[in-house]
Amino acid sequence: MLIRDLSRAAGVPASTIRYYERLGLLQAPQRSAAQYRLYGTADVERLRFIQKAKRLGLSLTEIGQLIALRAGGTAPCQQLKAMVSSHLQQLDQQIAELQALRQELATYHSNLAAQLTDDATAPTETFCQGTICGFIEQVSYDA
Amino acid sequence: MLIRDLSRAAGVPASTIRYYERLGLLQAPQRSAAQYRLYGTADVERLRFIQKAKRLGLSLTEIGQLIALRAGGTAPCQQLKAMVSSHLQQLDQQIAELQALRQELATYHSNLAAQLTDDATAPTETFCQGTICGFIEQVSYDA
DNA sequence: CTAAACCTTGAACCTAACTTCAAGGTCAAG
DNA sequence: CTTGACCTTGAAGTTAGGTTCAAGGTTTAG
Repeated sequence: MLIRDLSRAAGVPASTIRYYERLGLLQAPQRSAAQYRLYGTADVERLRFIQKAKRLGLSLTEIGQLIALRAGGTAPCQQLKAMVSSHLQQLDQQIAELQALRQELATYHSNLAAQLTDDATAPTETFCQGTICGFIEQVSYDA
Repeated sequence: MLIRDLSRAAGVPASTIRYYERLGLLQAPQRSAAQYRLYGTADVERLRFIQKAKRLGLSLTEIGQLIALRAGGTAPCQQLKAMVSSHLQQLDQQIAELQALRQELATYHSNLAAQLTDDATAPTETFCQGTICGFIEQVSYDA
């Protein structure tokens, strides 16, 4: 299988396949007489593995660690559990932050919409009082 | 005011101040005889404006657009409203995606936790059946 | 037999918002 | 009068996950 076939089979660009090989996520494949990379079905599996692990939010570095563990003869599931647990925490924090921002932004937008008409020719100057924009200058600075 | 004073007054590193100047977010300041940048209180205001706009989730590029509008004599509030509106939409989508992933990851983690004990010496091999890790290889590929 | 469509490599480029570095000038304290 | 803390510039490095490019070799269809 040439790199384009692997690319099609796994839905990953050839450039990305070569990139993964450089990162050590894929083994260096066999070569044809003309130095073309030759792949087998195990490589399709490996690429799919990487795609799935990415879907779980794992970084390429983390995926590399799992692969390395397995290559060293250890089942990487305990490690995986720790990674997933850590990602869950990060996700919770990130969601909380985004929701807080969303809430703030929504209030802010209502405020803006109530004071500004959609008419582009309206005298917004009356409302936008500030050095650059009073609506921004009202924003609190901390947090 | 020297750059370090502005830096302290606004809580922004001197390197970032020079960076903002290059981006056009801050006007080129006056210079001392030795070419040191000299700032006034308006620059403190401007930097605080930038910090506040960043708090609203605006990019430096967007902030630059607002500043440019004001410099051109137009109140940038309508533009701001559009930016905030667009960011709200993006935020909603991002939150929805993260929540879906969180849900999936939580289920996945329960599954993992139920089958793996915390005992590092446990025979995880029994459970982790797969080329690299059966738990990952079960993950669905699409979406 | 030639032109298109591949393949190879290493290096450079991309985003965003900075930070760091190198090499040099300035200024205040002791 | 020197040491150390600052200032200047332009360029390069950072992160992550790739993509694009240049220059060259190969393979295949017509």
